[in-house]
Amino acid sequence: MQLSRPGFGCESVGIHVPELPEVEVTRRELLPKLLGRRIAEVSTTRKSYFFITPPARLRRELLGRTPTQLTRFGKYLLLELDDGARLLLHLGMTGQLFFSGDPSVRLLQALRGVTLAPERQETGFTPDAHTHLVLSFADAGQSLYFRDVRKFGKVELLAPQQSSPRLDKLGIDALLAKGSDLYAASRGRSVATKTLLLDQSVLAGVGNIYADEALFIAGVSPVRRANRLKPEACDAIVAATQRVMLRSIETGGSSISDYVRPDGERGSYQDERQVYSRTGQACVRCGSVIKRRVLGQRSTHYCPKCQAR
DNA sequence: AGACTAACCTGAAAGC
DNA sequence: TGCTTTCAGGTTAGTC
Repeated sequence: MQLSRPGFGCESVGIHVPELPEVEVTRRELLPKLLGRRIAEVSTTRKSYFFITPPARLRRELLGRTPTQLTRFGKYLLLELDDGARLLLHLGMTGQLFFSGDPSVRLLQALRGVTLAPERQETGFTPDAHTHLVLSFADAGQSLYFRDVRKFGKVELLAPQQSSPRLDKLGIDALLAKGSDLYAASRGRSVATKTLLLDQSVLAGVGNIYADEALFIAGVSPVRRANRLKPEACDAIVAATQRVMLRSIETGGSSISDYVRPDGERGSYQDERQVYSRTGQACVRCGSVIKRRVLGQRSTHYCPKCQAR
């Protein structure tokens, strides 16, 4: 999704709804910055829909902990701590995770019209009302910020050995799946193929944008009933899903969910996007008009000719 | 169990 | 110009 920000000194700003690739790139970027650094200060906004674990408990129990690992399951991130507890993070739709000192932090400041005191301009970030969790580390005074305007994101602290229903019900990670996994899951399912792809208990990590792109590449109609899919179609869908996701990770273009390009250059995804949000435009393959319809409360974009079945 | 829908939330964009 | 409505989307909870 690309939003125009006329007030900013460049043409456009790429803002991505975080799906698997964005979460994975975020993980890779944050990993080396977080490991082995003790949490010296924790601040939060007040109790809200955003916090599965009450913020007061987060402030109390995260203090003094040291991250030992950062892993990803589907669109979830799991920050493992030195006492065996785990912090589960989900970016929802508008979640942004960033570390002080990142270029995007300063650009975010610019977007919001915030001017920092000179001594804070290099590494500082002033949390606003949408910055719900800040972990400040002992050395170098740097911090991890979790900002989320719409609060569809989630934070949950799991005690050592505590399981998470949210994680437990995830299906196989979309990057690790095989066509046979999708085929098996599609049996007995009369829902549209697009709906099945978005089901996190089937393939974890697929969101609306990549689902549309993958089905276009695979040449499968989004409305085709899942239980009518043949094994070959499932192979093609999974291969296409992985292709678009790996490509996105590889370019790192839109990378971190709030990634903002200083020169106004568009994120790579926008350039490679073939159907998503291209309603009414010509199909890049056959020239037909790209259609849009709503499936499972999600806008779905497809080429009626290339995806006839 | 599977299918379907409303709700959560905010800000940009469109409509009037 | 300014107010109102619509829309976007990941996930959960609730109903049928």
